[in-house]
Amino acid sequence: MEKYNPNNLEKKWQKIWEENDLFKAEYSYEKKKFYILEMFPYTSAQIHMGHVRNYTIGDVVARYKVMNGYNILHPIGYDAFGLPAENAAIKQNIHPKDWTYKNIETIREQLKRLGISYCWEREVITCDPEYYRWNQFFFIQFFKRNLVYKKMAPANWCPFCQTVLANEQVIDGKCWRCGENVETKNLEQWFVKITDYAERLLDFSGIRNWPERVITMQKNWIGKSEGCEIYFYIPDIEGNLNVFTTRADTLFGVTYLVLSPYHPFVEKIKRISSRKNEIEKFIERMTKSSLSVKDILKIEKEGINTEIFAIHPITQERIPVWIGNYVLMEYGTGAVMAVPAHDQRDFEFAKKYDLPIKIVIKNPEWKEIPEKLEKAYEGPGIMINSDIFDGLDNEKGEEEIRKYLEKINKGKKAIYYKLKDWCISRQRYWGTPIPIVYCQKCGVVTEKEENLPIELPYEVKITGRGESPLKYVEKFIKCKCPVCGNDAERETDTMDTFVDSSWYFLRYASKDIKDKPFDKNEVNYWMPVDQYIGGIEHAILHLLYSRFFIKVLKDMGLIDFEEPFENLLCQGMVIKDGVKMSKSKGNVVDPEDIIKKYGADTLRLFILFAAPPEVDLEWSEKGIEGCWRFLNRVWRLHYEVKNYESIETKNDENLEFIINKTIKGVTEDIEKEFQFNTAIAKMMEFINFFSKIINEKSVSKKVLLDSWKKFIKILYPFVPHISEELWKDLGENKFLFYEKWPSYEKFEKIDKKISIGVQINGKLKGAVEISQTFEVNEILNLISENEKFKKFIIGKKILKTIYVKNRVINIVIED
RNA sequence: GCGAGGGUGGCGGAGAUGGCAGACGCGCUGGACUUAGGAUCCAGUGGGGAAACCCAUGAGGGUUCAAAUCCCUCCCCUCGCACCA
Repeated sequence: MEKYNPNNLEKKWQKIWEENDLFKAEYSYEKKKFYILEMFPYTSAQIHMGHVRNYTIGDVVARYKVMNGYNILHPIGYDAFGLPAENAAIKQNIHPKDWTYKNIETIREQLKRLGISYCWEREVITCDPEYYRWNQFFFIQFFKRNLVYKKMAPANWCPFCQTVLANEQVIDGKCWRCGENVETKNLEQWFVKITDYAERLLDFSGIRNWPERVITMQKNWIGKSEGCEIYFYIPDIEGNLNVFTTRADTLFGVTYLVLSPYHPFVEKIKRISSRKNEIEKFIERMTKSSLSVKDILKIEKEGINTEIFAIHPITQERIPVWIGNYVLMEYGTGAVMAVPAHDQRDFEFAKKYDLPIKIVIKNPEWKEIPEKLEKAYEGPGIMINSDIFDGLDNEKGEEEIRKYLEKINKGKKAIYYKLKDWCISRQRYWGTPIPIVYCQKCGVVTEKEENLPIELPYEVKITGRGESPLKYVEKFIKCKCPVCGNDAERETDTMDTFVDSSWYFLRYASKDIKDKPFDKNEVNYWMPVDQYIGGIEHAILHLLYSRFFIKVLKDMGLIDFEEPFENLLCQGMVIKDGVKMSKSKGNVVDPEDIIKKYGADTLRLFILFAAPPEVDLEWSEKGIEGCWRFLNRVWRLHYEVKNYESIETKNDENLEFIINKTIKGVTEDIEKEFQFNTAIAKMMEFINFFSKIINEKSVSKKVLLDSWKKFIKILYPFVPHISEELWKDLGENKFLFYEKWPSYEKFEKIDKKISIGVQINGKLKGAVEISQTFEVNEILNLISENEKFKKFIIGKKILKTIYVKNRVINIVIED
């Protein structure tokens, strides 16, 4: 017997699989397709356990589906643009491109060493001009469709590094690199109108199976609220102040208005208010505070009375206008009507500044209207103190007041979303150049499609300081205007890398395509992705942007489907000592070390066995050893099978039953939410039984061998290398990849005797062996003759007997 | 505060439709084979008890012949969202 030596054996099979083009995907209308996709890795130095988990899960699904007759697309690529490449450039003095491609080499080798069944010839590398030219192409199409625009927008700015920072690079209001306080700086930036698609993005009906929490997170992110805009006339500035509210029914309870410190009216009010100086000071204090978002939540509500008045649209009362720090400029109109009686925030503010509180909705639980409220009443009720609307149910009142306002031209129905347009500008080098040209004569124009790609220049100085490094590359900037042909300048912003990942899965589906982003037929065949697998950290941005992209592409007529990912599985993190593996925690386990020691199959098996895919997985070296032992056991048993000589055949039927039961269990566990951990447990159970029976030599060689072959087949998707080795060692010459997943149809329980639980008054007292055909009274007879149970029943009246077939019998007796 | 998901041995985790709680693995205990074993094999392993038995699924109630599973009250943990008008 050879010793199980995974390292040689795994490399051998990986080579043979590759030479035989096993995993090459070909599109074919005869076969039902299955597109299995894992989120592609970012090209940092090497892969970590999180990747191993993600890709192993995908590989099991892919191999399992192939064996079940599907035509599989299982591709991989690299998310290759992004800031870390520039940081590496600064730190290690290496060009971002060289750094990235070097990493890709490493990662590719690591993925191959794991034995994942990828179709390598469809690899996508997003920093390849042949890929990102299509980002530019889409940008131009979006521009034509009026889906991109440029506007001033605040960006995080580090005054020391002289650079723009991404949100995640701002830590507690400070620059992650130098620790300087981060300021906001207004810059002209490019936006994509994702808000145009807010309604369609809220519709998840085209999605089959996504985790509920991901859908909820996206819904919250889009944050739709339906309400009413109301216009309050301000005589002093001869203009309307618009507020947004979802509670128009409380309009008669308005006792003041509040503006955000950033509201454009603040300037006007400052000019005419008698409290100009105080207001100025207040605004300065509120807008200068470089607090992080979390701190802002903790700070107390503060405000200042402008001493300016607005006119109530119905009562014509004079309503004081305040400026308050609790009103967000980014939401609604940046101004609210305050109804302290029915909104807790307004209530707190009113209490603090001693503003009037007017009750206009009667809580049904109130016997009479209270003199004073302890807190705002935000629930439903009957309207009071509301003139002609008195007595209405508040929900009805909301509608009535809105209609009335519309009639007198003082308001209108309005829908607001939290979702903001997608800022895709990055003042960075390592990204897709935005294909825009600035011409003195023609203005802002898009580059001609035939001039794409606009390639990133290799020669560039990356310092991490100042604006986009491209600003200093003259060769890049200088160009001809695509409209008039005169000298012009290029845009130097590059695109957010989420653009790259919004459609990469379409490119996979289009093999060897050169003259367009993808082939429509092939994409329509493979798409949508049948199973997408990745981390929960992409629950919102990547998945939302991809959904958006696909909808736009559909509207452009480029594709025929509405949703990119039908089924989504978010796998849990790999944790050690209770926390996520990370460099800073110093608890990282390198997959390469584990593979060297135990081989890829052991690593795969452990990662699948230790927990169900969607929950966090606690790393355990001992657990790895357990899996290593299991595979060694399989290995040894294999040689026992080969040398086996039967003594008797009494267990033939039994073994057939057990292998069929195992196949059924494993199949169902995979089909049902990918419960690989229990599937593996069932295979371990099989091995426990199998090794017992092989020691007894109580089955015929034929049945033994037959069961063993079936077992190797179901083992294959989990640990493909060892399975393939054993398979071939049995004299089989077809690859397991091309074998059919075994069926379990024709099996029934051979053993007619089973054991059922015996309960007296619901309490378990033991078990009896019965024949499956027994009727209740036969079982009852058996029990009343049994020494163990006799004493409970003798002399007692049996009130009732409940028999759950083949499981349990409960005898209810009088006490 | 709101929303979602959880709390089961020493540990990771199993437990369709309510029906023998703790599959499988780890760890631990004992034994076999061994010069030795951290290799392998066999047996045991929720707690209490000598035993008969009794007690156990976050806590407490309830429904039921029967509850980890269903209902109510509460506690704790994790993850989202968070002054969104």
